[in-house]
Amino acid sequence: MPELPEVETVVRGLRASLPGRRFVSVRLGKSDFIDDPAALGEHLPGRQVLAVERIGKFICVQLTRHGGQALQRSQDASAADLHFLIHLGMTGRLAVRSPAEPVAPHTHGFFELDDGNELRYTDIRRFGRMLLVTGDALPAFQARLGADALFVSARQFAEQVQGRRARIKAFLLDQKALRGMGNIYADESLWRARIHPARLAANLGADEIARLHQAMRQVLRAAIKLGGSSISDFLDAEGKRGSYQVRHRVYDREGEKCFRCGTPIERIIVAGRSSHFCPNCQRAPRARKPRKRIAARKSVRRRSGS
DNA sequence: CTTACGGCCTGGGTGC
DNA sequence: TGCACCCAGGCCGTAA
Repeated sequence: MPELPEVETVVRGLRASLPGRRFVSVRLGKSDFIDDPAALGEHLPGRQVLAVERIGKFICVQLTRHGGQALQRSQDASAADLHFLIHLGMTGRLAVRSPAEPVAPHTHGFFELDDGNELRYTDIRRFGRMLLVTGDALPAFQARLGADALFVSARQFAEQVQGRRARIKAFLLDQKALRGMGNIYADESLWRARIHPARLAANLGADEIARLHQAMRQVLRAAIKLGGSSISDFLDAEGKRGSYQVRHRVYDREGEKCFRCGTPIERIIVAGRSSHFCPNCQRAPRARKPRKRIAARKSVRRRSGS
């Protein structure tokens, strides 16, 4: 599932082929995950890609209708008058392909480019999102998200954490507080910092917050270096798998030994998400409402209204 | 106001 | 072999 390192990997891949290209046409299959499907066909063709950036877990394709002159050094994002934002959800893939190549199942978007290739969007579950944001509206869009997890300063991170009464895991996953983190890297960062996921953010000591900040940045940087984690079927813009999953210390390791102390890794639900941790290295907060352990066998669930 | 939680979307994998 | 169900991330409505 694409989180910050996976999205960064895709963005870097797209930078190899998209900047300078111009969209020619748009073809969509299922489009129920797109805010305004018609707008894509209406506004993308004719526009040129200035740059590809990452905004949290969004891929941001910066576009201009005034080609050529604006494109020498494309760092000038202010020249973009339109931003094509893509969120990969859980199973989204974005890649530049030749039209001659076979089309992967569940490919719902074909964005024809002026060099004869096409940008393809594939998404099995369609939990992804696509939207267009004008240059004017981009600051407001960014303002709804917190600081980027990769670049947030130690000081800003500490201020945010200390002001939160929610559990630290919930804080890490809250895109309005911190953008880019997801379940895998939240668990990995907490294990490295030796902090239990259910601890209340405001109760963390300064040393713990500093450890978490450092752990988070180390984990993210290492994952980017390895092209992200391919635990389900993440593929980068060239269709290659990442390899950070072999470095996971807790994620999806329930019952396996902690790499630090050998204690079996446990899994509980925190903030509505599976949370993996070492009960020895990451001590539970005292005297909170006990969290139910997840039973090994399936739990009974019934639908409402029955 | 902030936080917590259940439900919803979808379909591949799993376990019976 | 079939099939019910679990689960994932983000978002939204509702409740405290």
